[in-house]
Amino acid sequence: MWYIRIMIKTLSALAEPNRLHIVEYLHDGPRSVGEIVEQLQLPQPQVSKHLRVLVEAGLVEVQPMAQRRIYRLRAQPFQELDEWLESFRRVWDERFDRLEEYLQQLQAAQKKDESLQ
Amino acid sequence: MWYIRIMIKTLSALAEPNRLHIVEYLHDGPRSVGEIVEQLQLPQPQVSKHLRVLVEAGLVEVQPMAQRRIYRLRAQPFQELDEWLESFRRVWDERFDRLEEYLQQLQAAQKKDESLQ
DNA sequence: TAGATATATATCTTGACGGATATATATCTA
DNA sequence: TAGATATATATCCGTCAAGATATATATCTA
Repeated sequence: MWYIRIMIKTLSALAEPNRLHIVEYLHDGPRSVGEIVEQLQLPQPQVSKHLRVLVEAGLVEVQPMAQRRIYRLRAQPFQELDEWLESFRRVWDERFDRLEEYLQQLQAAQKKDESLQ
Repeated sequence: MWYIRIMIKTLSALAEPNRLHIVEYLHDGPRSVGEIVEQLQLPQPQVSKHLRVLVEAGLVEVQPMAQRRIYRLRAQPFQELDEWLESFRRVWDERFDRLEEYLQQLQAAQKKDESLQ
């Protein structure tokens, strides 16, 4: 599946507490590295490292401004995640849990096995 | 934030290729461990291990059926993920990228600094 | 031009996690 | 009850990524 790699990139970038906090913080609007450091109370190199991962996953982008670097969210990966969830949403609507159906198929298959012996 | 831990659990459970494949496969309906093993072509203990992680994240649940264990998706974590994305959706609708606004604030702050000297 | 400021990069260490293998447990069936 | 079937658990190993620290780079300012 072509989109699996993209999803994994997005999901693993978000699945780290500090990075998720950064994303939540950037939700309010663009911020410089220094502001993120201040907000999260983390060593600056650690923040830069996490921001690099977020950039590579396409979740944020940078805009240089003198010595500062302004980071901001990109909509695309969130929209892709949203589209992926969409396929699940459709299934809830009808019937997410098709256990009964499955168990009946299982029993039918077993009877078939028995009759073949 | 109360929901951060939940989100991290969900995201890190999904952010592993084999587990994401399992979830995609279970999307079609409930399946036994053996069927998942067959589908993913992975060693059975590895599949059981991944399923355990998925159970602990609340993404799937088990239903014993003789020697077999039938796994199926649970809707809740997906819905929670959906709700989390909802807050981002709202921001895209108006203006996701408030860079101009931010830069103006930044310039205003700098002028203020200068005038204080 | 010499600091000062802001950020990135390089390097090392450590812990967690995925993969592999062997084995235990539970249930069915002959 | 003895295997056969289905799955879980235990253990070990190797890798990778996050944290910490030091340093490099770029830009501003006096």
